[in-house]
Amino acid sequence: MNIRDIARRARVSTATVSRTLNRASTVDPKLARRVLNVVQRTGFYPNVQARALVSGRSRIFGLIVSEITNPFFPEIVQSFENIAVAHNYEILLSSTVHDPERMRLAVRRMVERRVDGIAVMTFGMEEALATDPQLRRIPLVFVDQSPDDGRSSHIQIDYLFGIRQAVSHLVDLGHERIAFISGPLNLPSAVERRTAFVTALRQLRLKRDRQLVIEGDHTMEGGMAAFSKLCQITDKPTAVVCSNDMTAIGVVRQAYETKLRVPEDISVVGFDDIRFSRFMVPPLTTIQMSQSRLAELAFRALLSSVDPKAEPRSDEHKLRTELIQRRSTAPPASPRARAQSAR
Amino acid sequence: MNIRDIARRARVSTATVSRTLNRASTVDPKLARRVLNVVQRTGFYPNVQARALVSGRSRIFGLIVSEITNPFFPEIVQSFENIAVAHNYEILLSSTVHDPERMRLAVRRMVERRVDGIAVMTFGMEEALATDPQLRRIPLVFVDQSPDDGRSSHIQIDYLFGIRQAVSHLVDLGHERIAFISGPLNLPSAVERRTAFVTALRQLRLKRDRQLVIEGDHTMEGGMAAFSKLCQITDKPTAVVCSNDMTAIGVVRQAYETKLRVPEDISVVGFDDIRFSRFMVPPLTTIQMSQSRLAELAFRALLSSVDPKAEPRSDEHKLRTELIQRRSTAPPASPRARAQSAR
DNA sequence: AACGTCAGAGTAAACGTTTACTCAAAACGG
DNA sequence: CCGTTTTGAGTAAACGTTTACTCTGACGTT
Repeated sequence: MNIRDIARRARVSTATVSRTLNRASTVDPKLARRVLNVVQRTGFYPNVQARALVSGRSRIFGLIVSEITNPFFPEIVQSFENIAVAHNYEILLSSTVHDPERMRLAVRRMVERRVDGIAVMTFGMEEALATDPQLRRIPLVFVDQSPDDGRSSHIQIDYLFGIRQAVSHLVDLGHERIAFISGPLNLPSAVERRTAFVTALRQLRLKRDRQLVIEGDHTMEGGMAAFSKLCQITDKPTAVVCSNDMTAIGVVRQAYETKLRVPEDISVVGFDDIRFSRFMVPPLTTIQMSQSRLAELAFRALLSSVDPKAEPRSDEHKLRTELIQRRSTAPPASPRARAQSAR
Repeated sequence: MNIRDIARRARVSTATVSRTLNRASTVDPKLARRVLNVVQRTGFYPNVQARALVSGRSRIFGLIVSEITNPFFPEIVQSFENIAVAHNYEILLSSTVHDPERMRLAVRRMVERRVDGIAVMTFGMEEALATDPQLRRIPLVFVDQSPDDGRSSHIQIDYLFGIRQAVSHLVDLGHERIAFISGPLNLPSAVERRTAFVTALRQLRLKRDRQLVIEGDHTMEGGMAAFSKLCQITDKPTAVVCSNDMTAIGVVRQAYETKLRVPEDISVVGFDDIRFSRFMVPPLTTIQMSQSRLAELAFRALLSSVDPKAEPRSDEHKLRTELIQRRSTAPPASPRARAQSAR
C-alpha cells in the first residue's frame, strides 16, 4: 500500500496525494476530500523513510544517555520524548552503560540512520565522539562539556550555585564539619561538582578538611562504601553533601546499617532530586536540577540547529538549581548528645 | 557522500560497493580492499533508510512502555536495547504515560517508520491497538494479554506462582492476617495479580477477609494512601503484600510516617524487584520478576516473527518469579507486644 | 580446438516519497 | 473578445540503496 495505490484509487496523480497529505492548501477541496477518503478507508500511512530520503531530513534525534537504569535519566527521556512528539520528531535512544565502545557504536548507528541531531547526555564521556569524520556534519548538543567545533552547542548547569545552596543550608542549621562525596573523578561533571563544593566552602568561610572530601561513583553502592569510609575518621562530620541522589541514598542506607539515625546523628543532602527522593525514609533534602528543563533546552538547541529560523536559539543562560528541603537534614546534635548516641 | 561517490573513487560500480559492504564473499579480494580503503578514508556510512526502502525491512523494533519513569521499565528498556544492539536492530521507544491517545499516536508513528515489529509493555492498555488496519501487517508481542489474531504473540507471567511465594513466605513466618494492595483494577494484569492473591490464600488455607484486599494504583503515593486506609480497620493485618514494589515503597514510607516499624510492627512484601528495593530502608523483601528475561523473550518473539527460521520460537513457558528475602519481613509480634508498641 | 561453465563485475530497475517543471483551463483586465 | 495571469493538476526526476540480469573472460572438458 503506497502513495501510488492511493492515487490510482482516488483517480489523481501521486503528486496530488502527496500535496494533500502535506500542505493541502494548493489542492482543490473536492479532490482533497476524495484523497482523504481513500486514505481513511485504506488506513494508509505514508512511508516516512522514503520521505526522509528525498527531503534529506529524517525527523529523528538521537538521545544518548549514560545509563537509563539510573533514575535520573528516565525523567529526561520522558521529557525529551514529550517535546519530540509535539514537534513530530522521533527519538533513537541509546544507553551506553558507561562504555565508550558502546557509545561509538551508538553514534555510528545514529549516523547510519541519518538522525538530524544528537543530544549527548553522558555527563563527560563525550571524548569518544571527537574522532568521527561523519559527525562533523550533524548537530550535537552536550551537557556540561563545551564543544570545540562551531556546529554543536551545550547546556551549562550552575553547579556552584547548587552546591552552595546545599552547604549554605547546612551552615544555617549550624553544621561546621561538612563532608562531600563526589562522583567518579574521571567524569568532568563530577570534578566540577567537587570543585564547586570546595569553592562554596571557601565562600562561606568554612575551613576545609581534605579528609572530608571523598570519592564516590554516583551509585548507591558507592555511597554506602564512601560513607562507611567517612565513619572511620576520628573527627566525624555532622553532615554530608552528595554529588547525586543515588549516592545520598547509599549514605542513608549505610547509616541505617550502622544504626546511625538520619537526620539526628547525620544530615544528608543529595543532588538532582530524582523522583524517588521524596519517598525515601526519611525523605531526602536535595538540590533539584530540573530534568525536564534540561531535556527541553537540549531539544530546542537541536531544533534550532536543524532549522535556524524556527527558534531564536534560547538565551543560553546556565541552568539554575533549587533547594528542596525535606527531612534528611536537621541541626547537628550537641557534641555531648553525639557522644551519647554513639554509645 | 553516497555509495556512488565511493564507487567512483574506487573505480568500481555501485553494485560492487554494495556487495563489498554486505556479503563480501562474491567480490574479488583486491577490489574489496580498494573499496574498503575508500570507505575507511571517507568515513562513509551507508544510508540505512535507503536500504530499508529497497529491502523492505527497517531493522527497527518499536518498544512501547507505559511509563519510563517507573523504575520497572528502564531495566526492560536497557535489556531490550542490549539484545537489539547485538542483533543490529534499532529501537523506537515510546512511553505512553498511561494515555490511550498517546499510545495510538505512538503506534501510528511506528507504523509510519515501518518498524519490523512492536513490543507492547503496557500491562493492559493494549485495547487501543485493536482498531488499526495497518497494524494487521506488523508483528506484535504483548505481555500478559493474549492476542486474538494469529500474527502476534504474547509473554505470560506466572503471577499465581509469584504471589503464592509471597504469601507462603509470610505464612511460614507465622502471619495469619495478610493484606493485599492491588494495582488499578482497570489494568488486566493488576486484576490478575489480585486474583492470584485470593487463590493463593485459598490454596494455603487461610481465611479471606475482604477488608484486607484494597485497591492501589501501582504508585508510591497510592501505596501510602492504601496503607493508611488499611490502618483504619479494627483488626489490623500483620503483613501486607503489594502488587508492585512502588506500592511497597509507599507502604514503608507511610509506616514511617505513622511511626510503625518495618518489619517489627508490619511486614511488607513487594513485587517486581526493581533495583531500588535492595537499597530501601529497610531492604525490601520482594518477588523478583526478571525484567531482562522479559525483554529477551519479547525481543526473540519479534525476531522470530520477522524471520521465522532465525529462532525456533522459544518454548513459550510462563515466566517464573523468585522470592527475594530481605529485611522488610519478620515474624509477627505477639498480640501483646503489638498492643504495647501501639501505645 | 570447440564448447560449456563459472566467477566476478557492471547495468539498470526497483523501493515510496517529494517537488521542480510543465501544461491546461479558468479567471481576469482592458 | 483577446491576451495575460492564476490556479490546480500531472509528469518525471530525484533521494541512496539492493539485486535480478546481463556480459565478459577465464577455465575445464572432451
